[in-house]
Amino acid sequence: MSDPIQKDLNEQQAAAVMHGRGPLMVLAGAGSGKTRVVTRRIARLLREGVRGSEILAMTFTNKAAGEMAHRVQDLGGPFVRIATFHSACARFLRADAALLGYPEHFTIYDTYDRDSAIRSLLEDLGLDRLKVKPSAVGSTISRLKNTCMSPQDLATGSSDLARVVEQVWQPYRDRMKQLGAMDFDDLLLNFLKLLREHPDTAEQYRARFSWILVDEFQDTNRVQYDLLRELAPKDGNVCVVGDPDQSIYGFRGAEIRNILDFEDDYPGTTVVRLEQNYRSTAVILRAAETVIANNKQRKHKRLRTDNEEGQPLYLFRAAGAAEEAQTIADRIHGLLGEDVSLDEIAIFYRTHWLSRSIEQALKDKGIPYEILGGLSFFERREIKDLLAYLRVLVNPLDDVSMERVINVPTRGIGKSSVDKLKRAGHEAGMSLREAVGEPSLHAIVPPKARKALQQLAAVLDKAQAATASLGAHGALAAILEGTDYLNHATSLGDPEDIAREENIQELVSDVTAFDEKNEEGLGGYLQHVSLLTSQDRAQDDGPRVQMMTVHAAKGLEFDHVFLVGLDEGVFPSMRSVDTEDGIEEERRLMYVAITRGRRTVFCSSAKERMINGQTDRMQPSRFWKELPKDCVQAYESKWHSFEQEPDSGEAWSVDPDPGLEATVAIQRGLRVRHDLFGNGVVRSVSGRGGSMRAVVRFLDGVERELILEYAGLKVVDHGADW
DNA sequence: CCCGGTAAACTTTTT
DNA sequence: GTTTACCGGG
Repeated sequence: MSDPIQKDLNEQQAAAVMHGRGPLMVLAGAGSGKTRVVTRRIARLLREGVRGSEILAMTFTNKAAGEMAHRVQDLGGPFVRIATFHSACARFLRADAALLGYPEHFTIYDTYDRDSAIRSLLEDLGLDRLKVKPSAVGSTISRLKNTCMSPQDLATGSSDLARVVEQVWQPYRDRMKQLGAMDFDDLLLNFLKLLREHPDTAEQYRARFSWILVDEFQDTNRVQYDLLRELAPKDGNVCVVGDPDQSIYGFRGAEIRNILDFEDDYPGTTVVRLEQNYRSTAVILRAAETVIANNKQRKHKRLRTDNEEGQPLYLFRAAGAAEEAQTIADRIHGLLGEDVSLDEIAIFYRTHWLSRSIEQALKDKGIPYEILGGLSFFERREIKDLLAYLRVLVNPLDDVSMERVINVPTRGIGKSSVDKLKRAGHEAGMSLREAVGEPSLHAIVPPKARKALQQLAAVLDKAQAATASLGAHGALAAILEGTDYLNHATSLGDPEDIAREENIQELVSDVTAFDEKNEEGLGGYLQHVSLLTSQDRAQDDGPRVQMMTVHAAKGLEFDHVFLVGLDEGVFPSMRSVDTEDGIEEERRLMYVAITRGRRTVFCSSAKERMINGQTDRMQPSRFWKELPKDCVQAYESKWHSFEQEPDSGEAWSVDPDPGLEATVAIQRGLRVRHDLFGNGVVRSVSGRGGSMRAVVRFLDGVERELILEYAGLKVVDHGADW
């Protein structure tokens, strides 16, 4: 068959691709060609005359969305916009924001901004000083929103947190509206609200999107499900694709129920099961299936494969994290010798902090690697500062952003001045930005601050004018020039100066590139970047070993997979072991991790691990024991008599007194030696006793701040002339 | 108001 | 080990 759309499809895949009208649910097991089915189905619809604008396809990550759009084009289709739930809602909301009393260019707050807003709210309400953290309040509110609950549903009165949440709940909503801001959850909730309160508008959306497709359906939460029901009537042309065994986002409100009960909610649903795995060896698949079979809440599904048996899963139980890391680095080195490409190797872990020891081992062996996730480009301080300036230009109501930068770079407008100005502005019905631009309100602050405010207002006005005439990059240039921010961020005298300069340059290029490709201006740019995540910036520096959390690994596949930290209390995580549901979700995570591997899977655990500064004894994970015996084999480490790492604690635990002596002797100008970083010179010393620390400049030119008690510095000599 | 120093908390997982 | 928040002197 030469038709590219039907080429090489098995019977079930073809059924899903060719299905006509009416609800369709595709239960796609791991590695069963899900993406292929989705993209071909879209391509097929387009070929049969459906216009791209009639299709609403939603995924959970920008990466998945981009990949799908790309593959549809490869099949000869036109460009179709495939969006994440959040970006689709943001776009729709922008068009109809006025209906909800929001400005068109509302600001999207990330978790950090949200917590800033809550912190300021707690202060205003006099609820600070209770030791409730804004982030705890923020995440509780988020959880409630995602599950369509209200504070009354919390176990009432039992905790300070519950009480604070109850008191902040409504004020937070009011404040966000006043700020012209929405958090991630609001994007979904407010769009749902829009559809429900404006039936005519809802009808327009239903008429506009006659074909709806949702990927990773097992990860939808209640709000997303309700949105779908608003957009797609019971007999609508809605196609959902997912795998209940890969539902791993329960913590942010995802309900597997949505996929388990889809057939009940959409009567007459056609169900297609993709049960042929094309990805992994038979051994890997059998191991994964055996583990997941321990879950009780499952939809019946059984994966088959015609692939070869393959190598057993290697199990390695290390003495500690250092041995675990070095053994993995060692084995990767071996794989590279067998002509395996670096980017076909991936290392997965349950939490980010497990990556540290691995990172060190790879660095030592000179193996190139890349860590996905963690701090994203747009979460860096200097970038957030500049974006805050830009946000204020587009949305003058955004006090959180204005407050962030009103004294950055420091210009003599301290906290008390800001508070005064805020209050005065508030009484006059003005936002902070407006108060900054209102000279009559400046009298209440000291002369120095007054002058600074006038200058700041001038810079903002100038940047605003530049936005209109030159677009987003003009605005950024005006801010950079008016505030001297580049100089401020790159003269702190620490080693990050260079990185910050590069980041700012990159932001400039990014903004400029956006202006060249888009007509949406600064507002469009800000909305665009608000929804980007750390996964979305693919830097192409040649092939590298990929390191990421198991969550981030979903949807990806690699020839060789390393799964580290299979310790009870780490994976499954300590917080999950209390409940059956928690354990089942962790087990699904395990299933996701194993099924990423095409050829080999290597699992490791450690007998002891440093957690929160103290070394704990670890038991192997229960999932480790659930792996079938006939699929596993103990890994023979090359390290027959493993050499204890110098930094593994023995240096000072065996003989702490001499170490302490040495720390007392550390002083500025001394040449010292660190076990990991090598030789360096002490630049400054601070603190005393147990928290005494020193800034040391090492031979690689990097200055590091070290806690003397832990660092185990040794004095080399008195090379004073550095 | 700013900066340096000191102490404490911190580690799920993400749009 | 790292990062951030708070406190007190200049």
